[in-house]
Amino acid sequence: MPELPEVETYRRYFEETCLHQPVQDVFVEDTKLLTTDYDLLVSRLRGRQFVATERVGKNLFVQTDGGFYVHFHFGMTGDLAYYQFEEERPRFARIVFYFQSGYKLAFICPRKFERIGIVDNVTEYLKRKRIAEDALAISTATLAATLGKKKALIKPVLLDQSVIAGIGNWIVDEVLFQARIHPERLASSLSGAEVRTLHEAIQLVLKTAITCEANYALFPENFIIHAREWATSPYADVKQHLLCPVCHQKLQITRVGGRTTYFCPTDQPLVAD
DNA sequence: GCGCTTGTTAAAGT
DNA sequence: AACTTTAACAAGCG
Repeated sequence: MPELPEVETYRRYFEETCLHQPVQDVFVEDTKLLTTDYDLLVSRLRGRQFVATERVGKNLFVQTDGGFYVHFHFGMTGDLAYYQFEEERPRFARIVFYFQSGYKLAFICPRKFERIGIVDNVTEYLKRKRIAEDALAISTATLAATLGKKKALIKPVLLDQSVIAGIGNWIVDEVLFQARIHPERLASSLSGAEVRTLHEAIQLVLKTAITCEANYALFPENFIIHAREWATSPYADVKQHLLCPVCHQKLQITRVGGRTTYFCPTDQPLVAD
């Protein structure tokens, strides 16, 4: 779930709550969640304040007054919660930052796929992890140049963080639907016009999602994402009636690149590559 | 209680 | 050799 819009929402939340107050201590339930040695993390953070935030793709970097950063990756289910009293502590708060003010920031990690660690140089980190330009910053020309070299299917290519950073499995289906491009098109087969349409769809979907603070229920009616909400509803038979919000034909639910994929075979035809 | 889900990456395949 | 594909990872939830 934490794709670019969620992480951007978390970034803003962090900025509104956690800046300019000294850290007193850090609780870590399981050191598997850390990419930095626990003792080092605590000794470097104690007494420090967070001063700024940066996001690239699904990665959040929080700058400290010591010049270094704390890197957050939210995995598949990560979340943040700022609170004052212990009884407000959310479930799965497996990492907690204790501020001297008495307030706390919980890094909620239900499935332990989340990660936190100290990063001294963000640029170096992004290069080492091969994280490409942020999906909101990448130019059409750069996207076109990269896609032109890719022999794989367009959906897995867009999910590849070394191609474009921030797109996850729900957003990619929405982007391809809005661009009317079949998820199994060969990336390199897209025409210039199609790449431009795709680029516009990426901007549209991400900006819409951020405006809605990643609350999918608030997305416009012509977004395909609502089908997922139906599909995960307790009414199993609803699955048989998932219709395209544009043409009202039956949607197709398959697997592409190993991930569950929703698309409209009518509006997103598989043209010959 | 089994199967599905999410993002990333190591390993396997071409 | 370099690119692409697949499976494993953890664990909650329906």
